[in-house]
Amino acid sequence: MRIVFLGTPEFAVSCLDALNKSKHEVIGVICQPDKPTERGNKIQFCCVKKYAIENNLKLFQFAKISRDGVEELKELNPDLMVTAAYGQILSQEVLNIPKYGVINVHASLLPKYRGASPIQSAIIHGDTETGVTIMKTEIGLDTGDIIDSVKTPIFENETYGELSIRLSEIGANLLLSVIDRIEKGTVTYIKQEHFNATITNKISKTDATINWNKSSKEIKCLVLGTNPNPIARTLLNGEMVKIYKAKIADIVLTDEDKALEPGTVLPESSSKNGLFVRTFDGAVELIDIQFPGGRELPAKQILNGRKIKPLDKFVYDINV
RNA sequence: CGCGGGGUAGAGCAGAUGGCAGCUCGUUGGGCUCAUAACCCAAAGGUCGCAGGUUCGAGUCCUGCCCCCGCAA
Repeated sequence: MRIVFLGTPEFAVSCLDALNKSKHEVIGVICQPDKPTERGNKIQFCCVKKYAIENNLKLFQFAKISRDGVEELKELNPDLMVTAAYGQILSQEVLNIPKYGVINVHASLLPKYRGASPIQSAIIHGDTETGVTIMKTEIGLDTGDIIDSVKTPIFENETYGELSIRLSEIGANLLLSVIDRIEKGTVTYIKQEHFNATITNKISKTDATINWNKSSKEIKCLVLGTNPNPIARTLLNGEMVKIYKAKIADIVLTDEDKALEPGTVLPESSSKNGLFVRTFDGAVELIDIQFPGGRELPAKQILNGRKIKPLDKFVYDINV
C-alpha cells in the first residue's frame, strides 16, 4: 500500500520505521512545523523529521494541515494514512482523501485516556495495565471506531519514557497487523463505549508539581509519569528542585517523624541513608534530584554538599 | 544576538571587601568490636574550566574563548 504517515515525537518513530521497512511504501511523511526551541535561539527538528531526512522520505510540515495540506495530499493519492501522535486535528476533507481512510495509533486502551497524555496519565493514576489501540481517525478527539488493541502491564517502577518505548514497539507491530487486515478486507470495527471515556490534556509543569499532602504512592506515580518530561518538581528555599526518581520509603517512621508536616525532610536523612521526605501518609525516598544550574544527581550526593538538610521543608507551589 | 545560574581533590559543595586552598562523603592505612555498611585515629589526593591582562601577590579583579545547567519558548 501507498501510505502517508503523520506523526511528530519519538513515540511515532517506531511506527514509521516499521512501515518504512515493510512491504508498504511510505510516500510521504508529515510532522509538525519546526518549533524554535532550545536554550539559545536555534531550532531543533522533531524525531520524525530527523528519521524522514535520514531515510530520504518525502517530508511535509504544515502549519495547519486541513488548510495548507489538502492539495498536496490529494496529489500524493495515498491508499492509507496513519497518524501517531501527530498533534493536529484532521478535517473531514483530509480524512476523505485516502482510499482506505485514516487510522490512528493511540497509546492507551480506549476509550480510557483519550487526548494528549495517555501514557503519562496511566502511570500518574497508578494503573497496573495499559496498552495501545488502533482505531479509525475521526473528527472527534480519539473517538473513532476501534480496530484492535493490545494490553500490557505497567511495571512497578516504570517511567513514562520507558513505557513509551515499549508501547511504541507494541504499536508498531499492531499497526502492521492491522494494515494487513485492511488490505485483505478482514478488518472489523467496534464502537467505543463513549460513556466510559476519559480525556487527558498535555501534562504541564504545573501538573508536575508535587503536592506533598498526597500519599506516597501518588507522589511516586507522579515522579514516574513525568520522567523524562516535564519532570516532577517542588520548591525548596525558593529554588525549584526537580525530582527524577523516587520510591516509597522503606523506613519505619518514629513518633517524631509522624509529627512533621508533609514536605519536611526527615531527620534520619543523610548522605549514607538517603533523602526521606514526609508525605500525607508516610514518607518517600528521593533518589535522583536536580537543582537549577546543576545536573541530575543522586540525592545522597546532594546531601554531601548540604544544599538540603534535615528538617528543610519542600513547599507545594504551583508557580515554580 | 530571549533571561539567568555554574565550572575549586574521585563525587557534592564553601571560599564578603585580592594575602599559606577548605568542608562533607568516598578512597587508602591503622584502631575499637563477637561482628559491622557503625564508631575512633591517621594519610593520600588540586596547573581552582582554557588563554591573556592588572598586581609585590589572583580561586578572588578585567578581557576573550570553551563546556554544563535552569527558566522562558
